[in-house]
Amino acid sequence: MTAWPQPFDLAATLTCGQCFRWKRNADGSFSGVAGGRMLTVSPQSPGDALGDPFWRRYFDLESDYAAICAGLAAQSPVLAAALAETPGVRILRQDPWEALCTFILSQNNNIPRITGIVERLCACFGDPLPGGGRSFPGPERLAACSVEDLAPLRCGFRASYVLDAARRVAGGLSLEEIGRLPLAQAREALRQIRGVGPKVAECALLYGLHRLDAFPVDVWMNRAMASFFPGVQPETFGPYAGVAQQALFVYSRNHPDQVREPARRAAKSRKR
DNA sequence: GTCCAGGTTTTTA
DNA sequence: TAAAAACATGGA
Repeated sequence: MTAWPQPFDLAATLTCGQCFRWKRNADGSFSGVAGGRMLTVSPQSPGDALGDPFWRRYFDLESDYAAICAGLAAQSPVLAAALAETPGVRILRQDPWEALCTFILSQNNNIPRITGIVERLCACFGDPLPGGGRSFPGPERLAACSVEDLAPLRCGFRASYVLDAARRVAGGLSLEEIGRLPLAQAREALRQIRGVGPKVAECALLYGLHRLDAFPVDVWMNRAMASFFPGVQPETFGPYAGVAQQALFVYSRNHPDQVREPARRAAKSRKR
């Protein structure tokens, strides 16, 4: 069995909300598809599969998370506690298009349903793979679709957003080039896509383009920041803010009692 | 029936 | 300019 770098927690990495194409099998192993490859890997002995250079890169095993996390933990006791809770969570190097597309689908949605939509997306439009499963459909494939074609996904109003993104990327918009821009410019470029706001742009940068300085803020992060870092700007976390974000996201969801309740909406007045 | 979900866009005040 | 409503869908 091949050794793998520590810290690395396969299960936590795959279930922390950064990806939507991995499933836990009955025996505890995980199966998923990335880069047109199907993989089944066990948390007990990930080394068997992770000798492959593609998967080592995908799981970001070449980066020194011990150093990154030590630097973050030194900044704040709260960060230290959050990082200690799930040591070994890595920021996957997902395909840029897949990350953009899946996080467009994530908006105002919950993780189990997002997973289901992505599953149907791949079942309907992905290519069959040798080891079973299907690839994530490329932008060219989806650019050829209409909103009606996407009806089986049951992704609601997000269908037109996915199509706008697909058409732009298929038409030559380079996500890789956006990933090399200064953060502010990269955000602005991504937000030209319909359905891509601050949160989705940040997720595309962090999870698809491996910009570890990106810092997605969703409802859970809003609670975490308000509770633990009132008034603090995410930029102060530094070049690895995204790693801090992932730890705080997991911590917040694991301890809903410790984060402030979301603001209650005022009584609503009817709707048609 | 109501609320919520890893939000964004559109409308209204 | 800022706040509220609308947007589809499905589970709790």
